Amino acid sequence: MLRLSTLFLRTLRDDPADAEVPSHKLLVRAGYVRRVAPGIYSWLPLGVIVQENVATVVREEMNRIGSQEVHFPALIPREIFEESGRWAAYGDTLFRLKDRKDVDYLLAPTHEELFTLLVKGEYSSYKDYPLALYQIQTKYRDEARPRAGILRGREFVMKDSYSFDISHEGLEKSYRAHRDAYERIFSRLGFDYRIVFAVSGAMGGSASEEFLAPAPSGEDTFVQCTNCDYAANTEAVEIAAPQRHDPQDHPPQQVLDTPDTPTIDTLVERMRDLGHDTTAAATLKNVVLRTRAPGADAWELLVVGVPGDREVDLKRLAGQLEPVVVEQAGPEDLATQPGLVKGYIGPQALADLKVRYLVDPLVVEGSAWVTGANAEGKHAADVVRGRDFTPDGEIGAVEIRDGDRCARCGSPLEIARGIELGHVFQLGETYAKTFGLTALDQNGKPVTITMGSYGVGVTRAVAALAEQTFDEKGLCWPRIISPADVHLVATGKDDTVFAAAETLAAELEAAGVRVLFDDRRGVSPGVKFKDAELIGVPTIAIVGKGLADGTIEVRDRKSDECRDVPVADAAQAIVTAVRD
RNA sequence: CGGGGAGUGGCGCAGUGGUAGCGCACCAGCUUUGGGUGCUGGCGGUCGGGGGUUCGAAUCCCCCCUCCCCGACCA
Repeated sequence: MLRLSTLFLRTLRDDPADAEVPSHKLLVRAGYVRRVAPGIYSWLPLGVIVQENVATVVREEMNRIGSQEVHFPALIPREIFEESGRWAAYGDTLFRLKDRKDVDYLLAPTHEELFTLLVKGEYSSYKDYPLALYQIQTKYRDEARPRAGILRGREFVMKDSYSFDISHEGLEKSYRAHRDAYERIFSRLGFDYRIVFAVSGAMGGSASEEFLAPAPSGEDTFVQCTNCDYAANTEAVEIAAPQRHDPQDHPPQQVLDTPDTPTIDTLVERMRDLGHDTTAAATLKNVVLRTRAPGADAWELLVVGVPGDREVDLKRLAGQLEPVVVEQAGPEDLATQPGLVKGYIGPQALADLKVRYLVDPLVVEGSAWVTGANAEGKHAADVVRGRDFTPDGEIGAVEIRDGDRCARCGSPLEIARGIELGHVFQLGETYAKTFGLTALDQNGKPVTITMGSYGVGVTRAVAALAEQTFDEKGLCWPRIISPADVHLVATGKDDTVFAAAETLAAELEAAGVRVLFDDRRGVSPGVKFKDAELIGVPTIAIVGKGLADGTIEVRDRKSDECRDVPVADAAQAIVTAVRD
């Protein structure tokens, strides 16, 4: 039983000045956490309990799919990250330190290396697999800008797990098992969440999905269909392309004099003057970028074609091209290819110039465009894909807009913000290859192990749940992670009130109900009620005024519904409420 | 790294040159006991740091540091 008379807790009336998002304000005000340094927090007793409750659910579901708990150090010698290349690759985000002998160490931001090495040291036969391991551990990332309190810290607790399989089919199965486990975890924790497609990124895996909790304070932007269950983050999203046409179904292309029209706006205006009813959406904008493959030292030009009313989303491109680096081309890059006339670039000439050309899927086969004619002051109309030019490929390049159409069902998409709760990810052989994690197969031949990587932010889940459940009065926890089942308030100066409350508390505890008992003497009722609401335990029971009539009040924190229950029935009524 | 804002008791804030104050919290007493009760008296601060101007600096000048927000970044 937690007693407020002795609990290490001090609630605050005012929001902390440095807090912006609701979870941060409330977790501080209600005495769950205190800030120590940017992105670094201390957890007070109530916070520890809530965090532990989240961890318990995560453990149960990991164990249920046969994953086994291990624990790695956070302090790791440089060599291990040197071997994976991440001592250099991680950059400033890695916390680095030295021991007394001047040897380099790091505080682990994640543990792929250690999981891989551990398994390598123990297992060597195909008979040992499949295997799944996990840990719940503190991670360290020197974020450029920690923000939003607990939501993005430099020190945070994460459950990370890895699956090890000898075949891709095995990996698929392991991935599925983790995905299912994550669905159970987030459902049980009481989240409203979405599973969104993500890009697989640098690790070269084939599947990657994120679990996002929609919240205005979320820092991830994602796209969801207003009709079907399609959702993707903005880097991975696909949108419906327009109908294809027969490329021959258009008048022949014609070159037009369009002096001083290097931008889409000036071009549209000029076309109007020429008597054409051209909109920006009917023009084809060709943006010059440059790419560099990993290990290469030279940049290569890449031109991307998008409708003129759209911007190119570099982040989205980068996500798809990774590990190839992409950025805006500068004047010096353009200078290497005199055939590209700035402001008047058209795809008609790119093949001859041997410049790689990709189009957004919105530029469908058979579509006709007004675009550059590759000469100063010249544009061309009725330039048709499949007739007048053929791109080297398609890539989702345009900035997604609210109202774009779902690729699956054609309904409008909407853009929303979310908090990334978890990530499931087919890592593949990357780390197994780096560290030589293999197993002998039935024929005695070594096969490389294929891995999956799965993460849940435990401390972040606490804050995210606060974000999704708080109200104007304070926190409002789902029962499963609440620091207690019932917040029992004794109010009044009469000893009989406190005696009755003590009895009730003991009965509840005997019935297995977790009780937070406000047994403070000399604290006014208003203060106790406000504290109870701020702390956010789902059921509040009040022993006070009603005791004279032989009743105890039982109140639901969320709905505010309340009823008076005879003292004799109170324990049973609360047990029932709590077991709902 | 770019832009904006801010550093004054534990927390939230006021204080434009005269030697630091209010609210919350905390301690003592009285009061009050169903919505942060009221009154009285207390504890607690080298005003982010350094230098300068001045008889005198939280306040003016210079340099530095830190924090918050937006953006960039975030396997």
